[in-house]
Amino acid sequence: MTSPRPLRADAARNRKLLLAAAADEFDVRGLDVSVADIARRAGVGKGTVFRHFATKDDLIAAIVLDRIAALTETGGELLNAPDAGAALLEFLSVVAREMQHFDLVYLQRAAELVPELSRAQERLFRHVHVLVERARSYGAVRADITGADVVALMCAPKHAASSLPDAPPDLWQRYLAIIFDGLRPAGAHPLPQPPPSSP
Amino acid sequence: MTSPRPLRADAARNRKLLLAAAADEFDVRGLDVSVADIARRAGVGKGTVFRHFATKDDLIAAIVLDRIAALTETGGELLNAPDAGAALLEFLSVVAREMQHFDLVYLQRAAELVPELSRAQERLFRHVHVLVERARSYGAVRADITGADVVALMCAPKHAASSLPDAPPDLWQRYLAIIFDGLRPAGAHPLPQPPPSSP
DNA sequence: CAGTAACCTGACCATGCGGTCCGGTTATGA
DNA sequence: TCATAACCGGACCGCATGGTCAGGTTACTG
Repeated sequence: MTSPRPLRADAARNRKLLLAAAADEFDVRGLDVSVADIARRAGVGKGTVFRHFATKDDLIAAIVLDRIAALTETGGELLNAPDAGAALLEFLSVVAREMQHFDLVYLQRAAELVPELSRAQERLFRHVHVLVERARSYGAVRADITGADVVALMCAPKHAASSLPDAPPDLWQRYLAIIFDGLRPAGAHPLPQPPPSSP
Repeated sequence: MTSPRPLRADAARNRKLLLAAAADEFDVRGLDVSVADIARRAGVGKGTVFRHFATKDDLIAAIVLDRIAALTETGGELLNAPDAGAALLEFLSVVAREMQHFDLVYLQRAAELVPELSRAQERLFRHVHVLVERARSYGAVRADITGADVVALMCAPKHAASSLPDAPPDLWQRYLAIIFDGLRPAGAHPLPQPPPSSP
């Protein structure tokens, strides 16, 4: 349905190069990088970009779509994990590690433009809801925490960490731990601390 | 020192109008609004903007500077509050309420451009450090929480809340409570919940 | 190996931006 | 009231960006 004819060899290659270059560039320099820069980085003419993606937003959407899909798969695998609390935490770790500059505010905007992205987003959020629901009845998070809450807080660790100028690259883990602690029932066992360097 | 001659009446009026219009516009539509739009909203020609602020960044800096100063004052008043934990929480509430689109990542960038802003930022952060230090020895936050942590997480509540499309305007309070809970020592008394509607 | 359609390229266009400037206007104070 | 300097406005400039297109190039097919 999607491909009445397979892509030509060079076209397929360029498409991959473009997606990789764009993903890199977006992560490092934000979504404002020019299409020309992306094309140059991919070793390709600017026109080629617009041959594969009708608009710059479509290019971004394609990348976001990939990541959303990957996260959705991860979420799906965790849906039946025995420890629902650990499953939710693991999921949030993957989200934080994967999501760079693509925080939710942009995702919302992009989803309005590309209906396919909107659907993918919905699938992901549905998984989050289930993960939260299970973690709740498991007693790992407070009773009043909803899926929407976790969605809203999903990108906070990375965002907070990146707002400090010279922070270690794994600082987000610290903030994820803090926020996850804030979701726990009162008096619950705290998060197992990351292994200390020295005994 | 700053004014060898007071501003002319119309000039002063236009300056205020511009600051107000710009602050509004930035909060609602983000920092990408064009200078022309701001001028139009203030009922003023575009040239007038650049007469008062040499560059768009200077305009933004002026607004941010105002807010930073206000927050610094608030922080100063709380430095000697009897309940250090409540003081820190109160401070974070004010920050979240005041800061709209001006999250830290932009603040950092702007501070690099305008040295005065950088100094103001430093003053504010110094207050945060003291507030955190006091809250720590007061037992309201964990021993390993630093001022930098709180600075990084300062804007998270508002940011998280604003990432949900149709959220109540006070949702950030909920996320501030969650994050602040995550800062508490293990097993500490949870945050006093917002007053329930029904007795 | 040839014919062809898919593909690539970079010059080109339209647009919107920050910032400049000069002719006209207005507040001010003597 | 009048002279003047401060101020205002909006046409204008240079530049960067997203997007288009004609013409040359290249991978597939028979």
